[in-house]
Amino acid sequence: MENKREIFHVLTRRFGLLDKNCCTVGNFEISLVQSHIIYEIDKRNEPSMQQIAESLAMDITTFSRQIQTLVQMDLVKKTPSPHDKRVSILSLTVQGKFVAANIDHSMNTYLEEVFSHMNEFERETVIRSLNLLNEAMSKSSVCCKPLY
Amino acid sequence: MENKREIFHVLTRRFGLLDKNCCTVGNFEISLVQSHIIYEIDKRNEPSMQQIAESLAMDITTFSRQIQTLVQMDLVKKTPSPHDKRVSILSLTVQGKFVAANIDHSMNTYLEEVFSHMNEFERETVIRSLNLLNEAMSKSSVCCKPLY
DNA sequence: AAAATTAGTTGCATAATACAAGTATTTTTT
DNA sequence: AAAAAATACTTGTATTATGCAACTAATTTT
Repeated sequence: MENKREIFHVLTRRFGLLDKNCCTVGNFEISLVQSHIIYEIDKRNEPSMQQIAESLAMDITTFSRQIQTLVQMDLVKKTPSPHDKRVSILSLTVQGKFVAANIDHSMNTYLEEVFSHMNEFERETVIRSLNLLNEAMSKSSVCCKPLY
Repeated sequence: MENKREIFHVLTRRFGLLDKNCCTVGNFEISLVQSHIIYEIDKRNEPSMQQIAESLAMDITTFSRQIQTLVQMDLVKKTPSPHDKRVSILSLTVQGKFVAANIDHSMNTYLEEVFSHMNEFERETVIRSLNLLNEAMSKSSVCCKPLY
C-alpha cells in the first residue's frame, strides 16, 4: 500500500474495531465514548467538565449527559470546585478506577497481541513512528484538537 | 510516550477528528459513516450489500438504511444482481463518484499537511511502519475484521 | 452596578444503532 | 422434487448519541 488515504482509512477502521473491544468489564457494559471519558479523567488531575470535553473534542451538551449517565453508574463523581462555583471537578469513584484499570489492562493485552506479529526491530520502529505521527498531528493545522 | 495504550488512544482520537474533515463537498453534507461507505464502494468491483457491510464491520440493518439514504441522495445506485435475485450490487452514481473524488482529494491534502511536519526520512519510515502495523492487525485474532 | 462572559444543564429534534421478525430467493437435505 | 435450512436484504420498534438553542447561575469586565 502506498496511498496514504488508503492506509489511513484501513487503520482508522481497525483502530475503531480494536477500541470496541474495550468495553465489557465484569458486569459493566461501557460504551466506547464512555471508555474514552473515563480514560481522560483518570489521566488528568482534578479536571473540569470543560477540560475533558475539550480534550475529547466533544460537544459540551453531549458530554454533560454522558457524565450524568456515568455518575448514575457510580463510575464518576462530580465535585463542585471550591474556587469557582460554576465548575464541576470530575473524578473516578473506586468502581470507576477499577473499570479504568481493567480496560487499560485488556487494551494493553490486545495491543501486545497485535505487536506480537512483529519482530523486535519492527516493534521499535513502529512505536517510534507512531510517536512521530502523533507529533506531526499535534503540529497540524487541519486536525487533531485533543492536544497534550 | 512509551505506553502503547496512550499512543493508541491519542492516535485513535486524532484519526477520528481528521476523518471528520472529510465530509462537506460542495452542497453535500455527508456523515463520516457515509464517507466510509462511499469509499468502500468506490474501491470494490461490483460489491454486494453484505460485502461492504462486512468490510466496514457494520450491522446489515444499519447498513441497509444508510444505503437507502445514499440512494435518495443520488450518490449510490442499487442494481439487482442477474445471478442471484436476492443480491443488490452497489455502485456510485456520477455524483457519487464526484463526491468520492472530492473527499479523496481533501483527505490526501490533509494528510500531506500532516506529513509536511516531518522530513523525508521520517515520512518514509512512518509510512513503512503504518503498513507494518496494518499487516500485524490483519494477522491479529483480537481485532480488525475489515481485512483485505 | 450593569453588561458581558463562562460553566454547565435542559428542551427538543434528528440521526445512528441494533435486535427481532418479516419477505423473497437460493441451496441443501432427504 | 418437495421440504427444510440458509442467505440477502428490509422493516418495526426501541434505545442511544448527537448538537443547536435557550436557559440558570456564577464570575469577570467595563
